[in-house]
Amino acid sequence: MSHKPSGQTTLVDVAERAGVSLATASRAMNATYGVSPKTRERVLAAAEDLAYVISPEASRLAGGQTGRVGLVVPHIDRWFFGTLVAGAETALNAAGYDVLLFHVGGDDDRRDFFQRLPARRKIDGLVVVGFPVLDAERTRLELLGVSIVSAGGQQEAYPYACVDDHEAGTTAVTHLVNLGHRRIAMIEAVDPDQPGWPAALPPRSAAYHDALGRAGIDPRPGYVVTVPWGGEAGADAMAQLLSRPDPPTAVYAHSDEIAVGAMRTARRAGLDVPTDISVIGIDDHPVAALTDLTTVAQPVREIGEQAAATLLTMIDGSQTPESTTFPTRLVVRRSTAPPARAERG
Amino acid sequence: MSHKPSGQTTLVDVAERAGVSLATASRAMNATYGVSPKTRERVLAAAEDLAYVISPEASRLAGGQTGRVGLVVPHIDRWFFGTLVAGAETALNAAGYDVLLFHVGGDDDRRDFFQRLPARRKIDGLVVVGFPVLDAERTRLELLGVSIVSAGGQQEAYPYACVDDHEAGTTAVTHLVNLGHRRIAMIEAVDPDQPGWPAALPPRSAAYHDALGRAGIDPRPGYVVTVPWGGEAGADAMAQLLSRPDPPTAVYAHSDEIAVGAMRTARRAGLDVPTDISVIGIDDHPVAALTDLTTVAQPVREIGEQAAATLLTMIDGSQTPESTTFPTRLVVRRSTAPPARAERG
DNA sequence: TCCGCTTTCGGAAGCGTTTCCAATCTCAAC
DNA sequence: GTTGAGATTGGAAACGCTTCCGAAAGCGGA
Repeated sequence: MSHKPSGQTTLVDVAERAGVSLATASRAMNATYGVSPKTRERVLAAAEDLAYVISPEASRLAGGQTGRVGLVVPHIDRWFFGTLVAGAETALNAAGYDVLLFHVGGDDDRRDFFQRLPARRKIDGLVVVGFPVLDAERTRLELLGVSIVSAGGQQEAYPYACVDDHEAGTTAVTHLVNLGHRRIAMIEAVDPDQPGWPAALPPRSAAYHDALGRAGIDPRPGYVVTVPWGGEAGADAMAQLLSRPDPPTAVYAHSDEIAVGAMRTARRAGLDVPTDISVIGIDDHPVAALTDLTTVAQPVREIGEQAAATLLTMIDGSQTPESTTFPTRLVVRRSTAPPARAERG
Repeated sequence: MSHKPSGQTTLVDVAERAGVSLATASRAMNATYGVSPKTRERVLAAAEDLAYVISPEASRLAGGQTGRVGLVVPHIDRWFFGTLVAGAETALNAAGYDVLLFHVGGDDDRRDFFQRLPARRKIDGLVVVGFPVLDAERTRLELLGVSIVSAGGQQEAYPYACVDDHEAGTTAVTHLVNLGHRRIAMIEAVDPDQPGWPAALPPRSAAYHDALGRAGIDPRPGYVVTVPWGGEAGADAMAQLLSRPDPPTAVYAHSDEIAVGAMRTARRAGLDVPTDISVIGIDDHPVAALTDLTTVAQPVREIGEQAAATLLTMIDGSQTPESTTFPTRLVVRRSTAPPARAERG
């Protein structure tokens, strides 16, 4: 017995009005096959007249799929994630899927998400946005029993869409090297909320060491400072770097936010960017353009779209999913320049 | 007949294992009432053993509510919206609701959203994030038949959570006036994607005129420039302002992004901020801290949380919903200062 | 005109819950 | 030892849809 009668018009009403059976009405609304065009039209018209809206719950109960895809995101309030989500949402929406958002900001949220698995039985697929999944978490995710893709981070465990972080880092550092810098420091970011990062971000760090090595530049102790993600931390890191007896002439930051923070510190210290010190970031965050920051751009929105597209092919099982790696692009602005003469060599 | 048998364990299995009827099992899983504690425990244990997960579809079909709340957001990739969403998501999640994300970036998306109403029958409530709803759209929204709240924008049509934009603007402009400025310009933002803005943002603009009037400062022609939302536009606007014969000594921007763009233009033009020209924004976007921008902060995250909380009270119908207006706060940094002597008066 | 094949359609089962209602049980008070 | 009120339980209908299966209808060819 219905207890909260929806009062909505149901498919039965539509069928009745169209003078057909419930079964036929259903077929007419969905498949194009098994119903005569004439009948189909009649049903559609009836549905239109009655402003009929299918009940997803009932449809799904009977049918199987949920028509929903989950997006797990840490820090939806950050540009990178928001943009990725926007891209994914667009693609998913176009394919008729609804998007269920799971925000796993802090450590607790995250643990809770993987432990409780609130997404269970609610989605047909999952996009893990921008963070590496630990092995233990992966095991839990299997319980969802749905396809999974990773967006914005290489992740061998799942098909992915992302950029090559090592390449991006190499581009950045090499730009500095080509400009003539030899005293190049790195501000390395870790996300304290992401247990996986420390082990997973290295590409951006490895690129630094590799590029310097290739250029025949010996690593200087103290030239790598590790900070939690964020602009303020970048500012602090720069302060540390500048207080050295041999301050760098160029700084490679793992992200634009960090780089902008670093520039603030440099300026407050009376240094001119890029005359006295060059700074380069990664991402091409909108703030980079506004602060004339040279950076390595990655097509975040497209990554999101591609991740969604990949997931869709997995869901309908038509093709074997393929991971995609997008190219990055050096965007030279006004935060990098050759080192001052005195500093060279 | 089931065609895609889920293979999942159902409540029937649980009931069987616990040695009770389906009805009792259901009661045990939900209400605390109508089942003996002993039985209840047995059922819970059985569920645990079988790793049972309720089927939301079935539950909702039979029960009524969907357990989902929709979030309609333009520009999820922008800090303001992302942060608001993060706040709302947190509150909703805590209350056991899932979040369905609807991204209505462009004009097309928006029209589509209100026309097709993809949220129909999928949610128990809706949060409209950060944009005014047109009358025609409001009519459509009624078809959803669910509670609606507005977050981040006063909107008499629905209960809301936001700040008083007029007050925020007043705070900003008054700060400039108190510093001694008389040649104060405004960069006014409109969102080309939001048909409602032009008519709805005025509080931030009205505040400018009111505050100047109160200070006995006559409006100068050309001191108000209107641009589409965004940093680059802010930069252009500033260029326009600086090319005047009587350039302003202070600029009030509708948002921090615009303000940052404006500062870039000023600096490129060889002006020092704040010595030569003061700039103030609104929002306290993270970039403001990184660029030493003075601004008027609004508690975006809390607004999101409050909006969600309000919606929840509407959904359970326990209380009459109350709108909330949050206070704003002047954050003085290094982009504002008294005008240079020569410019005064 | 009749046959057999294809297409279109209707009946009905089943998806996994919730809740109504009535049956059963418990237990204290008579 | 009864009786009745209240607590606990089970049976069964209903939620709105999809799809299986077989019946009816339409069609060309012999």
